[in-house]
Amino acid sequence: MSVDEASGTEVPRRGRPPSLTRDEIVEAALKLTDESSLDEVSMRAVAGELGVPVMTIYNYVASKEVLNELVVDHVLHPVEVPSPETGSWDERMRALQRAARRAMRRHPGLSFSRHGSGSHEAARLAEGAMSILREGGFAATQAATAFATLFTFMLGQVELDVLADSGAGGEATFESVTTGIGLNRDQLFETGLDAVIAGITATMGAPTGRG
Amino acid sequence: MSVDEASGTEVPRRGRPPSLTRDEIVEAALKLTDESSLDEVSMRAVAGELGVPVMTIYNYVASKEVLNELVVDHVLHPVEVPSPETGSWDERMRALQRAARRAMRRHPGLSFSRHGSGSHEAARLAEGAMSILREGGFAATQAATAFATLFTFMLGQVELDVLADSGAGGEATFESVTTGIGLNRDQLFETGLDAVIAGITATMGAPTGRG
DNA sequence: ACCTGAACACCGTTCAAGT
DNA sequence: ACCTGAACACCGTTCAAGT
Repeated sequence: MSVDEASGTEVPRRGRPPSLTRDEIVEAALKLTDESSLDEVSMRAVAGELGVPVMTIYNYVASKEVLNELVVDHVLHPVEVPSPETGSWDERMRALQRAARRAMRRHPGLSFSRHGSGSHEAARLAEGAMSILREGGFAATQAATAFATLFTFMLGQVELDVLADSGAGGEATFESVTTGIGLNRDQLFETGLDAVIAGITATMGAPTGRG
Repeated sequence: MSVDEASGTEVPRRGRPPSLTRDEIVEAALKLTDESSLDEVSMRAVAGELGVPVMTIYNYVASKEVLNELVVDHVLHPVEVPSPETGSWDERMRALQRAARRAMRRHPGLSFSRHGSGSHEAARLAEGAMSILREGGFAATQAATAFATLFTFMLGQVELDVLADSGAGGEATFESVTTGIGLNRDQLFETGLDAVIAGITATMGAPTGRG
């Protein structure tokens, strides 16, 4: 029943038609991720979710590692890089960071640094951040340095969200120190981001006004 | 041959004396970690390194997860919180961040956010950082917010080091953007830390001078 | 007290045989 | 082309039996 999209006529294909799509597999993996964490999602569980034998998955996805990256790509895909007309470089950067964090935060079982190191969508956002800085008037070296600082902050923030959401380290590390302070994680993110952007502006010679 | 440390006389013990110590186990795990990564180190491999059957390890360490935390504790143990006499709050904070990063960076197979969420040593350093801020004159809320920002930066930096060292994501995310810039990772860390501290000073009302 | 072989309930993935 | 059962080489951990 395959239909050629250009001609609209049926096109003969050899062998069986696909019974699944990559997207179905990714969405099944993401659903299971939200019930625990991506590391704990097994290929067998994904297959079970879709009602197929494990090995069927391997017709669509080369390995668990590739599946991990596809899941991160899927989550990051809707995040948009704010266009130049939307404001000054720091406003655009704030919007980008907020959007990326929000996307990741919806899926606490996902760790960017664990699963997304090869993500194409992450690369797209990184390039978007660089564009924002360059269009904001940063010279190449300053832009790269500023990017590294912002990326570091973002990465740490997402990891921290995961740590906090998992309930681990509650007694030990972070929560013990910030508990009792009347700030939630979103406020801490905004205040921290303000500080980082102010620091970049002060130390890396950012121009003022819109880019 | 057990000797009571107080009396100096021999003390009878029941059953077999220990054939291992926790420290030997942790060091074996760390050695194997440096050859790949802690996640890839199996309990069987640790036992093999020590020349004992797997199950012997479980007489000393309750689980792999506990072993992971002990390894992080071991690595963080030598990191000192700079005393008040060593300088102003920002100098002390820089020294602490540098020392902690250096310790983690010696063992790229280790991820703080993956393995150290329950680390007591990490908690000690977090408390040290809070003390530095409080002694530097930050009010409680400001200190907690500043701490969260610095901790986030640090966490991201360590994750970034791991990403960069693993060679993963080289094409995709970070390296592509900062490659070709004449800055190495240590310089990026220092410059980023400068920016974060400047930003905290500017936005969170840090006093000047030594604490 | 401490040691340890056998076994359990899992993994990701290869391979070969099916249609 | 796509599907899939069986098997391989692993895991962490429980349990029971040893000294």
